[in-house]
Amino acid sequence: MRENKYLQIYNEYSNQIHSGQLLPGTKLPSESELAEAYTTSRETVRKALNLLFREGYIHKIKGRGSFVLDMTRMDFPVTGLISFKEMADTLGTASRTLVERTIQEPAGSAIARHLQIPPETLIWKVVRAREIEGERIILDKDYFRADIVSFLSEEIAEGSIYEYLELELGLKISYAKKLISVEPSTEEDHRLLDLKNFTHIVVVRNYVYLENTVLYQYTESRHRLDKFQFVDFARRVRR
Amino acid sequence: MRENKYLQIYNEYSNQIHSGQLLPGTKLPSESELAEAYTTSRETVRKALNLLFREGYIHKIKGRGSFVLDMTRMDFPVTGLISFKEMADTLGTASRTLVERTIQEPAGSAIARHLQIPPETLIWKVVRAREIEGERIILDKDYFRADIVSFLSEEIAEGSIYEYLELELGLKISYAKKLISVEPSTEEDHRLLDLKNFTHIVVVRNYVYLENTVLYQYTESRHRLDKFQFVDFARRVRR
DNA sequence: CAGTGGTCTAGACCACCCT
DNA sequence: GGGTGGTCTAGACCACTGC
Repeated sequence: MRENKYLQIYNEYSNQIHSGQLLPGTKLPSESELAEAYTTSRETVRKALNLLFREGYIHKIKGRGSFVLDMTRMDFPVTGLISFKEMADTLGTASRTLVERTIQEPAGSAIARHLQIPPETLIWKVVRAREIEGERIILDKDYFRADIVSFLSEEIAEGSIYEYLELELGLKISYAKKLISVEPSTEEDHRLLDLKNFTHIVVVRNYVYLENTVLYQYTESRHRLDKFQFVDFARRVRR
Repeated sequence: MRENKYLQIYNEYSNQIHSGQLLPGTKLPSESELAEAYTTSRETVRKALNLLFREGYIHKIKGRGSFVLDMTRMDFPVTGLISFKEMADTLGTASRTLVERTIQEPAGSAIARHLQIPPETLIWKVVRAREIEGERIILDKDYFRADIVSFLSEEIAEGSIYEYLELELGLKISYAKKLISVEPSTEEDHRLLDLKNFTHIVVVRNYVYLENTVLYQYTESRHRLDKFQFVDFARRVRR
């Protein structure tokens, strides 16, 4: 058994729902039936179904059963910011990443406050502009603690820094907090983005924590007003 | 046993963490110890701990234990829009709700599209302006299917419509989807809000579904740019 | 190595829904 | 009353961390 049993059940159903093999409204087999079908226990089936529920694939009603929800109206991803890559992929449009800068320097007071470190601590700073359909509409400014991320390069910044950190460096990300607000655009925004004459810009601040609860990354993602969209999907928690 | 055992454990710990009795970094007793202490099974303890984990109270590391996280840096609520009432409460400032309109009328094409109903369907429309510190900064436009919410009044609209629906009408809300974007402000925005000379406005569209997956409510919450803030807290899901 | 959390089992009783 | 999901139990084995 390479994969956890409950993940196997989860994957089979999430794939079938995504691909449209299971239509919205379809009633899933009961938990007991699923347990028998997968030769497992009901609690393991419930683990899979609860995952499907939390991710917005299905819907459970006590006494009635579990039913497939309509994902097509959910706009991917079900929750969270539509990232640059996802946005480009979804739109199927030409997109480019322009690395403006990749340097190591002392944090300085502003970044030090965000990362909760002394201002003289060394950090990696990566500034990237995101271009979609010929327009630079997102400015990503990433800051990493250099004592945790020892090396970065322009090549890495052009690809997925995220994959580099997780796969190459083996950093285990535990959780992240996002703060979204709208602020006056700066001179830098106008210089690096095609801002038209928008006076404001959407700022998404992202604080990323490792498994040992260390805050090691702060990202400021600055989006042109007219191209910003955020989706939030919330299950009702009864307590 | 009035309350579920796992909720009891969850509540005791979430309260202690909130109140500061348990400081960040504190190691919780092991799952086996907790099971013994609460005279319950380990799986039940795990249910409580997983809730605490998902809500951002604690942090679990395989082989080491569970640890209290620093909630103070999380800004309440841990995830979601800072609602009008929470905002006012947190700021401890004077706030008012001004009900502009409470009427029943046919949906019309735009609202019909949002609610996925025929345009001639009757709906309740409630328009409210939210005033904080003497400034009207949020415009809430709620639309309810009249075949589900049979009656509304200005008195109800002045209080919490939400409580009326859940407690009085017994409507069971299952899930909701939010879409956040920034759009040009309308003439209505300027008429009903103190918009200064902002040309744009943050629009939060909220689609609310009942337990039977019926979309029964659509809310458009229009926030003045400079007063908008959204918090998103995400656990990393390993798969 | 002992201790920890992650997965899994094979039962049980309950609350709820529909007919 | 029969079927469903929600809770709970008392075990078991595993993978991972620390000493």
